[in-house]
Amino acid sequence: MENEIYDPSKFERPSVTVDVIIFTIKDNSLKILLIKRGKWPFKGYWALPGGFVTINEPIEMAAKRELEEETGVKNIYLEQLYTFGDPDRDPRTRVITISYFALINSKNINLKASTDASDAQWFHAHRLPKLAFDHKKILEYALQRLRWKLEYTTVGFKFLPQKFTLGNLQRVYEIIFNKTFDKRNFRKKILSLNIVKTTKEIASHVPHRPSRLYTLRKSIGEIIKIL
Amino acid sequence: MENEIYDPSKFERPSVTVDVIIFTIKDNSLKILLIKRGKWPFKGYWALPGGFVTINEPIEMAAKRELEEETGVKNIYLEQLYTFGDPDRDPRTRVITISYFALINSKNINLKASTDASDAQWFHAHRLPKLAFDHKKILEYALQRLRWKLEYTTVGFKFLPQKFTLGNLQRVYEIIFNKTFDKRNFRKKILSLNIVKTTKEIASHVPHRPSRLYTLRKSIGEIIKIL
DNA sequence: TGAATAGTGTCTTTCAGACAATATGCC
DNA sequence: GGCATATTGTCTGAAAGACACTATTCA
Repeated sequence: MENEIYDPSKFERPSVTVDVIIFTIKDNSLKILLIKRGKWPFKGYWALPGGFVTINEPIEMAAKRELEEETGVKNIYLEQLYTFGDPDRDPRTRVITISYFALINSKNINLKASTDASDAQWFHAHRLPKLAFDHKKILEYALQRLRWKLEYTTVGFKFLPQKFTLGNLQRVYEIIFNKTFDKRNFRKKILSLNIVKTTKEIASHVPHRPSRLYTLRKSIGEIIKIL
Repeated sequence: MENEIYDPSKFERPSVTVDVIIFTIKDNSLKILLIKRGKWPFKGYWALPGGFVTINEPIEMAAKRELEEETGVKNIYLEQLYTFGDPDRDPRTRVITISYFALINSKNINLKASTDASDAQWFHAHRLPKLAFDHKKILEYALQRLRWKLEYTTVGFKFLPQKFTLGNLQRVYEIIFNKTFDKRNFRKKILSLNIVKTTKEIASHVPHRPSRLYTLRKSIGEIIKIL
């Protein structure tokens, strides 16, 4: 590139797509949104939502577009994951895909807004059907990254509403790490990190003692050891 | 992508390149290899080594190719960093670039093997000239990642020869974090992590008391808190 | 009053960090 | 013997982890 006169027609170009791994927590488990393919290749298989990056569109905007089409929601946490580009990952042509992952509070989702329910479905993150393309590999990478991010940043709070209880938060961590934490130690740690602010509100209409509500204080990007 | 009949000619495709940030440690500082551009755009500016991903080539292979062309060395540690694709980052056409970073022991480098020395030069990582394209942004991202990787993995050992002293290792960390560590605490930590193996060899022909040599025990990818 | 979760404190162990004196090979 | 780096241990403070009982709301 550096030492040649540039002539775009000289090079056959790959296609570029984005694929989005949309995580949420629902029914006490980590869920991933998949779309059933209606066409060749991998017709009938489940796949990550994705699509082409158009010629004048920032990559992240393409990912956002897919995300909004499938969930009906804007302003979702979105982060670039990794770029996969094995020459034979798509039987149609050379396709390089830039993967993103998104975290969303399931209360906010409005699936029907855009997609026929039979085509889009939430799957338990650890009980997935056969996936199209190399999407299994992409998902495994995303799961690794998700665990790391929960351990070292506050992105895990994206699974929660703006006001949440420490019990809610602990459940998020327990689901994703698939183990239990001691309630006293968990609270001690979260409170000592100074990442949450107590509100004056108390949850109500729960069939047990209600809990105080908290909000997140820290900014989301920051690296801060949580666990 | 999922719901349309595929017709490659329907979409105007971006060009896809790789750019490689090659780090080494030389003369007690962290260095980055840059190439002087001889053509428009950014003629005369310094830029990261990079080039097009050809149509049947795995992305990482393109990065390896650039790396070997510039350093004359194979089997260098190489890791995908991030994909940059702002529509106007290259004035010629839409170019999406997948960046990689490489760590290499400076003893292994053979710059002259491939490139005219006036075109390729090592720069102090914190005293860079004006860079072409968005390469400054890419480099800043790479520096962040490098620091993180040294803190949480054993990639830092890639700056060292296979057999090294604990003093060598400490110097790598001191250069990249730009601070000094207590020698006793540093050794205590490295040895307690069980990531190095002592050899029976002793460095020799140094103008002071020679040190025992160590080799790395752990695999490189693994996440393990070092500092 | 029973069900279900909220809320709270202490002890022990482990790890991080501060700190300085002696040893050795080479010239 | 002088130079330059190697090698080694203790103490202190902070944080992690184990552990169990009482409180509160609602049905």
